[in-house]
Formats: sequence, structure tokens, C-alpha cells
Amino acid sequence: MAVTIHEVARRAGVSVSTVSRALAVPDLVRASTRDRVLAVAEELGYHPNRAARSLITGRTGNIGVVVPDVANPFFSAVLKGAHARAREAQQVVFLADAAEDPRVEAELVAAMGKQVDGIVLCSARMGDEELERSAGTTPLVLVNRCSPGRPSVLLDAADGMRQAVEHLAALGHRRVAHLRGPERSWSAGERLRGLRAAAPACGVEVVELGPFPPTFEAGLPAADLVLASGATAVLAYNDLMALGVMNRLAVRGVVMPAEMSVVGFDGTQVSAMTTPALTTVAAPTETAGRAAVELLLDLLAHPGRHSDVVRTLPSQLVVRATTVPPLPHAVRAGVPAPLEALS
Amino acid sequence: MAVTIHEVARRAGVSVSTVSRALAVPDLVRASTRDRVLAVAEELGYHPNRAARSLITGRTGNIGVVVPDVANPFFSAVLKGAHARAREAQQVVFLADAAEDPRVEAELVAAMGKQVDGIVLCSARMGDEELERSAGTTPLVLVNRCSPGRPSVLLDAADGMRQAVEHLAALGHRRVAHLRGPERSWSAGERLRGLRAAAPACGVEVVELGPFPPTFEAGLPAADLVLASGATAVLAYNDLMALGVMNRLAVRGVVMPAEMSVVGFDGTQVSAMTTPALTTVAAPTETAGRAAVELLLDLLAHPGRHSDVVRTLPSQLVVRATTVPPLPHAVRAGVPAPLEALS
DNA sequence: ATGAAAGCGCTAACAG
DNA sequence: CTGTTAGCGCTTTCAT
Repeated sequence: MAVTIHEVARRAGVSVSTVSRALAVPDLVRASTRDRVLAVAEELGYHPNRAARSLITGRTGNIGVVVPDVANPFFSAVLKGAHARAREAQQVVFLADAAEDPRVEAELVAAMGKQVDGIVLCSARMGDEELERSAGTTPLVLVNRCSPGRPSVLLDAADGMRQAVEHLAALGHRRVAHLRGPERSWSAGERLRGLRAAAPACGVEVVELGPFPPTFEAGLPAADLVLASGATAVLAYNDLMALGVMNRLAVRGVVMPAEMSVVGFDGTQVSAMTTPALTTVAAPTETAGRAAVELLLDLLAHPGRHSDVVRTLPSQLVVRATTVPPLPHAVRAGVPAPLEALS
Repeated sequence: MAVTIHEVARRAGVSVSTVSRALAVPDLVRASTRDRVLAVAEELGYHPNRAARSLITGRTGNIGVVVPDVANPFFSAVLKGAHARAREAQQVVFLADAAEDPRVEAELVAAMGKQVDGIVLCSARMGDEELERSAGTTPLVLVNRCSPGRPSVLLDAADGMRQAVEHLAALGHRRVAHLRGPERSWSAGERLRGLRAAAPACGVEVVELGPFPPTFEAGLPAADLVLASGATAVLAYNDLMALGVMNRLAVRGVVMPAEMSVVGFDGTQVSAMTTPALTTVAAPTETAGRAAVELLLDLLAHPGRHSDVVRTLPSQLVVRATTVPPLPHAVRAGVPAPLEALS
């Protein structure tokens, strides 16, 4: 059995209420008493039982994060940011993976509701009404999805698309394929909106393909569709799909970017790992996770106050231009050089 | 306020204990009574308050997963598997990201201990003594790390390395560079062990480099070291590093696999997304996550029983050999700028 | 400034 | 089979 508050109280020669106060509201206890209590607590390694505490306070100290797929680098990045911020606030993160399924998503939110103070819901696929229902149960902060009157953290998808289209136009492309993301994805809609708004002004003709699931695998056959479309450039829904496209294009012997330009979105670690042939529209994913938790904490601290905050984070076009230190001549010639020479 | 057990009891015309039993131990309640209770509970949307329950049962229904880095695809895959298995057992997953820091790791395990029934600790970087101490507090299952008398799920790193070395030897490589992983990583040690055991028999000379952090970024400069070493092949610690290596090699104008063979480990989604130039030793990461939770659940159900179980999952060499359907002629003709036009 | 006492919602004996 | 009762460990009035 763990150390209880009673033991601490007994050892410190005070009542349990004093111990409770010394820990939670130090100002209400005389300094000398408080110090004694704290010392004993420390010595015994006492930590309040959170279940008991939450039973009475109604707060759990936990925040939930729901994502469509943890293995998607976009979401694991958001998750990382959220976790980091939560930890700073002494909050624990509950994870739920909805497996890209709106029903599972709603179910998970409902199930989590009772064990967390609030939920960060990423790229919610569920409908608006369902979202309202969920929000009625538990404080909710949306990421990458917006819904009237709901606090949310958005990545500026439409503007990212604008940047991408202008970039391609500047490169001389006149016919561009767009691989649409999941039907129920907010950002997929935003991308489309941004595309339709920007393309005409740039004199770019758009071939719309999809919707597709946001995966590498979906990018494979999509690449063939792109080839068939006669487009000279592809705007993929995200980095994962872009990589799938590039993979298949490579197999087809298509040279990038000479014969085909590929643009990804999200700027996840994976995209950074690819060859310069992939241009991407990077979004501050980790920051989004942090921001979402921040918003949630605010919401919990001042209920009702920030209910309509929408924080939009900018996206930025990243045209890969890797610069690396030159190799010393000896190495370039194939002669092994001492390791020191390379720093 | 949420629905309490009392309301259900009142509406169903029974006592609270009957309600409690109807939900937890259905067999102890007459079928007709049980059905009535369950119906009312359903109607009211009643779910037991887990804090209250855990206060008395001492169990939380939560399991913790600690990883060095959620954004590392290897760990997000393990996490995904763990989450899936946990959900099947109605358990919730608590996530903690130790940021590759042994101290944070120990701290997180300690902090989590009181709020979970057990912890799945992935690729623990902490020392053996510290591990023992942690295990004393909370049931622990290790992934990708072994420690005497501790249940763990291992991915057969040494054997994976053997496969990789034999593969390279068969390809004719005689001088191979090895990029070592984090110093405190169990699998990094295993890889080294497997390498040293297999290399001589294959007539392969090994150039040992590192240790390195297990990241894409570390692979970049490592590639230059490899070039300087005069090796014709690289065994990278994991897929992330392998991609870093390939990236830099490409920049250096090295043709893969003609001039340099690159082998990665883990077989994460990212590696599957790269060109055929990367050979990888795939490990069943998601399965490992599932297995770890499974072991933990067993451990919780039968305390002491399975304390020394070590489940080793096989690794398997994957030599990329993508086969894709041929393009119909019409489409092939639709490629905007055929290769011929460039030469 | 501190203590005593009343529960938070639930489960687990213990009686019927 | 079902009801009654006693807490789980903690916070929080309400006294003092």
C-alpha cells in the first residue's frame, strides 16, 4: 500500500486537513507547520492518491488526445507537442487512436470523457452534430478542424495550398493534379478551397483526383492516375501520399523534378528525409499540439471564456535546397581519409 | 454531474449493490433483474466512475507506455500496437515521452506508477539498478531491452544483424561500415554482438562507427564517415539513420546500390516508403506493442507468475523488390516529358 | 491557524 | 439472489 495522508499527518503531529492544505494551499498554513509537514511528506515519499482527489474535486489532472492514426508522422508530431506542454502543466496524457474511423472516434471521445479534464481532438472525422454532442460532455479543443463556437488550432491549409500553386505556376506548370485527402477531413476541404481560389489567377489548370486515404499506399496507384492525367505536377494531400507518388513515379522511370514536380503537405520528419525532389508545405505540427493543450488548459481555468478562440498557425512552402559541406578531395577520389578530416 | 449508480438503482427499483454486480459480475444476478438494470443503465447512459472504482479496487484500468520519442516511427508503431491491445482489454493508455533522456525516463515511470496498473517501457535507457527500483514500484514489461527476471518483449536484433551481414557478404561486400546506435540502447548492443559474431564467418571486415543518436540527422554526417572509411556497404542502426545516410550519399552523387549498399533496421513505415535502394531488416513493431500489453495483462492477472517471460520476436531481412502493374501504352505516351526528350 | 467530520461514487464483505 | 453497511484516500465546509 502506498503512503496515505494519515501517516503523514500522524508523523507530523497534525491533522489530515493540515497536511492536505500544506500541499494544496500552502498559504493557509503557518510556515513552520507547513515546512514540517512537507519534510515528512518528502521523507515518506508521499504523493496524494489522484483517484481519491479526483473523486472529490471532479478533476482528474489528465488530458486526452485523440488522433486518427498515431503512426502517421503528422499526428505523432502533434502528440509530441501536446505531451510536452501537458507535462509542463503536470498533466498526464491519455492517448486514443481512432484508426481513421469516425465511429470509433466518437466512441473514444465518449469513453475518455470521464477520465480526463478535457480532450484535444485531432483532425476530427466525425460530423458537426456529433462533435457538438461530444463537446457537450467534455471540454474539447480541435486541431486541424473547425466547428462554429469551438476552440481550435488550425494549420493554414488553404494558404499553404496557395503557396504551393504559385510556386508551381512560377516553375511554368500549367496542368496540375491534386490528390484529395479523406472526404471528412477539414484540411482536405481547405486545401481544395485554397486550390480553387489560387489556380485560376495563376493560369493553372487543375485535375482533381480522389478522395484518397491519407497514406503512402494510396499514393502508389494515385501516381498512375497522375501520369494518365497528363499533369506535369502533383499536389498530394500530405507527405505520406507524396512519398507514395514519388515511389511509384521512380518505378515508372519518371525523373523528378524534371518530368514531374511533387508537392507534399505537413512537412513532417519523413518529408525532410527524402530527396530534394519533394517540395513540401510545412506546418508547425508540434507547435499545434502545444497550442491545443494550452488552449485547453485556458478553457479549464476560465470556463466559457475562450470557447470561440481559433488559433491559426501559418504554413510555409519549403523548397528543399540542401547545402552540405564539400568533401575533402581525397575522399571524393575514393581514397579513405582519416576520420579527423571530416569533423 | 454525471449519472451515478444510485439513480440507476432507484430507477431500476433495486439496491446499488445489485447494480454494481449486474455490471461487474453478471452471473451473480438473476437474469431478469440484470436485464432490467442493464436497460436502465443504458438508457441513462450510466458508466461507473473510474476514480471511485479504482479508489476501492486499487486498480486503475490504465496502462502506461513510456517511449524515448513518440515521433520516432519505430515507437509510434509499438505504441499503436499497444494501444490496440489495451483497448481490447478495456484499458486506457497513458503516454509518456522520455525525450531520449534516462533521467526523465525514470521520473516519468515513477510519476506514472500511481496512476496505472502497469507500465510498458520501451527501449529503456536507464541503468539496470534504476530499472529494478522502478519495477519495485509498478509492474513493468520491457520492450527492446532485457534485464534479469523482468518480463520483456524482444526483437531479435542480433539475428537480424546476422541476416543483414550474410546478405551483404553474398552480394560480394568485403568491407562494411556499422553505424552504432545510442550507447545505452540494448538493441544497439545486440546488433553489435550479432555483427561481431557473424562478420568473421562471412569474411566481412567491419568498420565500427558511432555511437550515434538514432535519428535521421545523425545519418547525414555519418554518411561522410562511411565514405571516408572505404566501406562498400553500411549497416545503419535504424531506418531513420539509414535514410539520413542515403540522403547524404545522394547529395554526394553516390549511386545506390551500385556504389554503396545501405541497410536499415526496424522496417518501419518510412523505410517501406523509400526507393528500392534501401534494404531493411524488418521487425514486427506493432506486434511487439501488442505482445507487451498482453504480457502486462497476464502479469496483472497472475502476479508473480510470468515475471521471467521473455518473448522474442523474429526480425526478417527485406530486400525491396517492388512489382507494379505495367502502364497501358496510352498512359505511357501521356508522360509529359519522356526520357528521350532529355537525352 | 488548525481539527473534526461529512461525504465524493463505488465495491466488497456480511447478512438476510 | 439481493439489500445493508462500511469504508477506499482525499478535500472541504464548519467549528474552534
